Amino acid sequence: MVKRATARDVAEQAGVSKWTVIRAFTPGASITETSRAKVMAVAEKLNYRPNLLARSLATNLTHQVAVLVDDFENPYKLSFLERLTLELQSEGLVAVLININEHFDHVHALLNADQRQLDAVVMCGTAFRTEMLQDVRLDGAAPMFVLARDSQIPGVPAINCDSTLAINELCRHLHGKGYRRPGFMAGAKTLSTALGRQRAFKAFWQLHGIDEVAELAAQSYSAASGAAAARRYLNEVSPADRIDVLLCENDVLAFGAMDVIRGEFGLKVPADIAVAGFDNTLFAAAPAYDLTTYEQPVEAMVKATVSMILGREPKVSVILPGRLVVRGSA
Amino acid sequence: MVKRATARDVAEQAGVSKWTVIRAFTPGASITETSRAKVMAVAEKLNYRPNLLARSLATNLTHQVAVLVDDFENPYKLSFLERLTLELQSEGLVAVLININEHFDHVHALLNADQRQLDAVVMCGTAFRTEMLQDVRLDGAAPMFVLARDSQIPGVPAINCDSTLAINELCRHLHGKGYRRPGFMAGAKTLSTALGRQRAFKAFWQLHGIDEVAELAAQSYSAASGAAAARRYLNEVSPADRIDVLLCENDVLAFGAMDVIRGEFGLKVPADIAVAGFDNTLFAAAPAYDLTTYEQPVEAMVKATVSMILGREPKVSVILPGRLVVRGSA
DNA sequence: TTGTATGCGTTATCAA
DNA sequence: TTGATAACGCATACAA
Repeated sequence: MVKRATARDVAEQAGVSKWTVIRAFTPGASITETSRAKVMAVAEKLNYRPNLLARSLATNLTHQVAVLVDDFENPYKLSFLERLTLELQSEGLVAVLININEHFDHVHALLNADQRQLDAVVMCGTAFRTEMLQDVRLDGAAPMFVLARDSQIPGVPAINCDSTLAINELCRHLHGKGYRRPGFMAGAKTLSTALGRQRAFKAFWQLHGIDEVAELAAQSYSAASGAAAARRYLNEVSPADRIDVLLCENDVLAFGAMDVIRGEFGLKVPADIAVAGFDNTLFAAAPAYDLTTYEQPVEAMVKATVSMILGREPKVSVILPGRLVVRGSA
Repeated sequence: MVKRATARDVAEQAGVSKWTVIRAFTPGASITETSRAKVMAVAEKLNYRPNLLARSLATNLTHQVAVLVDDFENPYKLSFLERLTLELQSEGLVAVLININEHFDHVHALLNADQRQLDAVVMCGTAFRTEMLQDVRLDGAAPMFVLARDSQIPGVPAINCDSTLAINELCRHLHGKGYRRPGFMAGAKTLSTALGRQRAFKAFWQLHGIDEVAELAAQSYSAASGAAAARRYLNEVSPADRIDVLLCENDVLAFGAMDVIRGEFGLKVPADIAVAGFDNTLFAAAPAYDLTTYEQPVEAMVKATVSMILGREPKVSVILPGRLVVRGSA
């Protein structure tokens, strides 16, 4: 194994001090063109490149950002991951991907990110409970950000889609289509985002003179849970009393619900029950589902997050408007 | 902003030298229990945790692994990402996720990983051309691994699914079901993996006395490409001459193909044309597709990769058997 | 077992 | 503009 060349190696061969070598690689440093050229020639020859690790130790900046993800089953996380890595890389940063699970929780991740001196922590749609933070002491720790979820943590900005606006736009569309017996399928009950959406949903219909809103509760944000919740509802409620439109908190839930509505109960979407989702994931556009849904402003959200990380924008919570995507399912 | 406590801070308060502090945090170091306890108490009080960055500089080990991904649209990459991060984390390693795209190619990524002193580089299913490596000089660089793809790079082990075996198992199943007019849909023509699969497909049917094999070429590995390829084929070939079974190189291609077969041509799957895929992605199990496919041994592949990274296994290419998943589509 | 000196490869600061 | 000294926080090797 060949050792990597260091600034000192270059300095020796170039006949200058190692600090001159450093300067040659420091944009805007005061150095003569002759020196720089001499250094660069030797550097090229020795294949020298600055050691970013050593630089980080000296500057207290790793240019690495922890990205916490806890549910890889949700395809919409992929779009966030893609945009986020892209945006970070274009700014010279890099994402350290941390998988949150039973064996490795948020506290683990935060401590780890702290010990590795990462510059920032982005919780990418992770289910986070404020209590988890109580026993952790992050003194000079990196700034945290909650992406695609509301933050209940004081001092931690949330960058989120305006879900109230979203729900209202969705509902206005559904109401305009003539649906009058609405149902809402929520995923995890505990999350504030979920509660907010459900509240906004009920408020809309109430405002339009409809007090009866069916609530289907799924256990989690998976197609199977969505299917189970739909199955339970359709079994319990007589056909005459059924909803005529179902808004799911999530595309994936909607897929599961549609599978059951059509496949197990032989009902038509949207004729018998219209279905709408949230996220506009890849498969929402597939003819098999053709799902009416709401798209989160992924790019804007990610850009906002990265701007805050870089300190270009104040670190405050931001709510951005998304986009209604009308398709055949509702 | 509070400064983080260092070993020296702890040493001063504990009345020992900083090396004793280091020892307290070094498993198996020779230190008395009293010293360790004293150190730990102060450490706890000061909230001291070793700076992994400084440790890395001293040990030449970052415990970070670059994971290169170039196509976030393919859901099966998610399963690899999930398993890989999981496995790495359980070994004290962490994944640095690098998004390969037009603005940030493999060479960029490799240089970046090198400068950051990452311990290993895993190319996770990325489309890589050997020529790209020609002008890069990675002297003391980290070992590279190609996951879920064949490696044409000398000295770079590939950890892959046995696609010949896979194709044979799939074909045996299809043949057993009675299909005799087979078609194969390939994604990118340039990839060796793709060529290998197609060759194995043709070889199987030839061996069973069938020389006529339709070849549908998709432009890329997306549902839209799969749809376009299927559309082109169905438009060109008269109903009497049509294939009765289509094996797609990829689940996503299969989804696109099914959408067109059923939605645009009103044909039944599998009655008119059976369809099979490859990868067993999340949606393959969805009733809307119910796709017969082949599952890559993700966990085994990832474990093998991590073992090599850790030096527990010799760094050689490995081919692992997957699992046929029979569903309703074929 | 404990303390000391030295090194990892860079950056920051000051002097020349 | 250049060289030198110190510092970043820890690990290794050696001496006490």
